[in-house]
Amino acid sequence: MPTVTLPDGSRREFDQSVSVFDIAADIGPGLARAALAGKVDGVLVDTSHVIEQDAALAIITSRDEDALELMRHDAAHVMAQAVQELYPGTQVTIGPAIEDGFYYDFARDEAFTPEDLTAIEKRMHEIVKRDLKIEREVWDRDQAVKVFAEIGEAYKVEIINDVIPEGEEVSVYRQGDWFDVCRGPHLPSTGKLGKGFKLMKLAGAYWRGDSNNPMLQRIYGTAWRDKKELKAYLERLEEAEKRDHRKLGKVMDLYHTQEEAPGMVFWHDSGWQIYLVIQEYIRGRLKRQGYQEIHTPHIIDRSLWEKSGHWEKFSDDMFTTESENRTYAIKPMNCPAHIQVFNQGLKSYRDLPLRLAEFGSCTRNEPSGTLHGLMRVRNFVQDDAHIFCTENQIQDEVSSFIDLLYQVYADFGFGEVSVKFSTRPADRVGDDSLWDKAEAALQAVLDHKQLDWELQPGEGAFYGPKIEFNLKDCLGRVWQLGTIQLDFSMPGRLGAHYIAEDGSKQVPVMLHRAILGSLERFIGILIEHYAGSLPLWLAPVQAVILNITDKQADYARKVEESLRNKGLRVNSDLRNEKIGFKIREHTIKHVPYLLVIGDREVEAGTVAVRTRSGGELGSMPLERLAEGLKTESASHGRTVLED
RNA sequence: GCCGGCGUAGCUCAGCUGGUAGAGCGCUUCACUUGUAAUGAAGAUGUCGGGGGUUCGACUCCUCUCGCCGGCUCCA
Repeated sequence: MPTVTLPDGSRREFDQSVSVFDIAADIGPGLARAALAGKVDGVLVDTSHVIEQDAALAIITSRDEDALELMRHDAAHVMAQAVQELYPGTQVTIGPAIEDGFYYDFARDEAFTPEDLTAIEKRMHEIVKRDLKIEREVWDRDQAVKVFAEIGEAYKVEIINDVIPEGEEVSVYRQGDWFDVCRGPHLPSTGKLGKGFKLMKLAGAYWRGDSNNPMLQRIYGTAWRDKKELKAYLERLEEAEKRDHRKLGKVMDLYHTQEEAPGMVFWHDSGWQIYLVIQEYIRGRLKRQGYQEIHTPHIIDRSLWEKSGHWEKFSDDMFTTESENRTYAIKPMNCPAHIQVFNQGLKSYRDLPLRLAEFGSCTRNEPSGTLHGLMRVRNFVQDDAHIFCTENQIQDEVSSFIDLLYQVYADFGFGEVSVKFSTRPADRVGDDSLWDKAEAALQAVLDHKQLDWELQPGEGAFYGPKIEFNLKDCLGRVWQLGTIQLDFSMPGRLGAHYIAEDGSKQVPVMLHRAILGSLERFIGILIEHYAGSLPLWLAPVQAVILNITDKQADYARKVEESLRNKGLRVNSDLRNEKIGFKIREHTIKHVPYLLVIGDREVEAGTVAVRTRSGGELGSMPLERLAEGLKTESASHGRTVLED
């Protein structure tokens, strides 16, 4: 005799167990038609799910957020069915719902072609039209293994045997002739999926995410509640693509790459300006925090990397060079070099914490398939630093680093940062007791700071646990920016020590830390975040002076010189072109301010100011403009000239 | 590195089943001297990513290779 409580608080009593669908029908035929699933005491279930005891129930319709995940998962099933109908002999593996859509991994000798995607999508629409009833069945485990083995679905057999925990029931969902092992829940029928889906791309993916396993063919799709939502999503994607730093890098003439130097950047004047501004900014920040700035060699004998442990772990990814029977590695990271600087001269506990910073050039032979614009390159510069300290100083140092990091991010206009805490990996150096201590210390700071963080077990560096600070790009990809890593091992391995208060010789603790990560990647993220319209203080060209006719050329040159002398990055465009043409050109390049000079401005000793977003600020005297720009720049864009 | 796709002028791209290349923008020259997102005319664009092969003949077909793009794995 279950009593069911609905979201509005009303109760319904039934004299026997009832399905979610029955309850929906009891409420009204419209709801019965719209019902996609139920939520019983907070758990999503099929509409066929039978309620036997008192429960809270919400009927899920397409209006609910929860519906999307169901639909996406169903889209994956419908796709798998379509694929198996069209390409017999193809094995299905797994196909989950993901952000914005779904995918399914297939095992098939022949490669799918882009044309196949069209055919599959067409068949999916047919299956939706067939409106096949989706039914849940619970199978005996051995029976399930037997059936799937018989029809040649080796991957499904592996899933039943290895992935579904003993004791959990093996549920199979059937739609028409097609069935799949799946935990569910699912929609009541394929017709409920509607038309708001589209297959997006083909990709390779390793079985169970392990590169030792065979590679499967993954088909990605996107799925939404209706066609309108789908269209909106596709438009969003298009907009995001316009922000791509590789495109904007070209338009704004920031850098280029070429075949002869894969994964390396040729910075042009404009791009390098951004680079230098960022570097100067960080330099100033670190100075105020008591860091020393050093600079270490790019090429160091292999023996040092053997001692540090990097050679053993990363030699495949290191560039080397030979000379006079010695092998050198092109520096893939800075820490061993920084320890060499620390090791010069005998250190006292009074010297700690010692903070050594370097704009450290790193060169790593990243696998060819991983290179990506400025985001993943083979040669990059880290805003790197290593803090040598005592165990007692760890918390203070980590804590003030995190404060600094958030201040810096705020200056760059980044508010949303996700924090990840990564603990000991399987492949590591150092005793577990050290790891216990290191992990506890970092976690203590995180908790103390009351940061919202996510645990990544086993994702730490080989020498210590780390906190990572990540940002999402315009296409939803997550990139790592800052990091702080606690290292109890490397200083000892490389012979670092100091004399403690009691006269004993002690090994310092080392903190590896970076705020921006790689300057290259950071600039890529900045470009995408601002869609090219960098804040004034970062803009490579802050203003362009445009004359209307040749008559104003002399005055324009004077204005340019005067603004330059005030430390502003300005150019002039004195070409014999229409003013509209010049404005268009520099607007496309995202120059923050366009200064137009005609006869009126020459006469009044002013410039007419226009912003890249089309705002007309009218004419103003040079002095006032210069002052306004300086204020805007110094405030990191928090106050702008327009205000 | 692995799977799939792509590589044609400085850029964005077209080029059917093999007959040695085309558009727009940009560039050069000339005219125009212009008031807030494209003035007009004329001209030149090129080892069709690179090597090898098939063919009377290859941008087109085959093969190797390099790079780029989308994923996967990796990321000190």
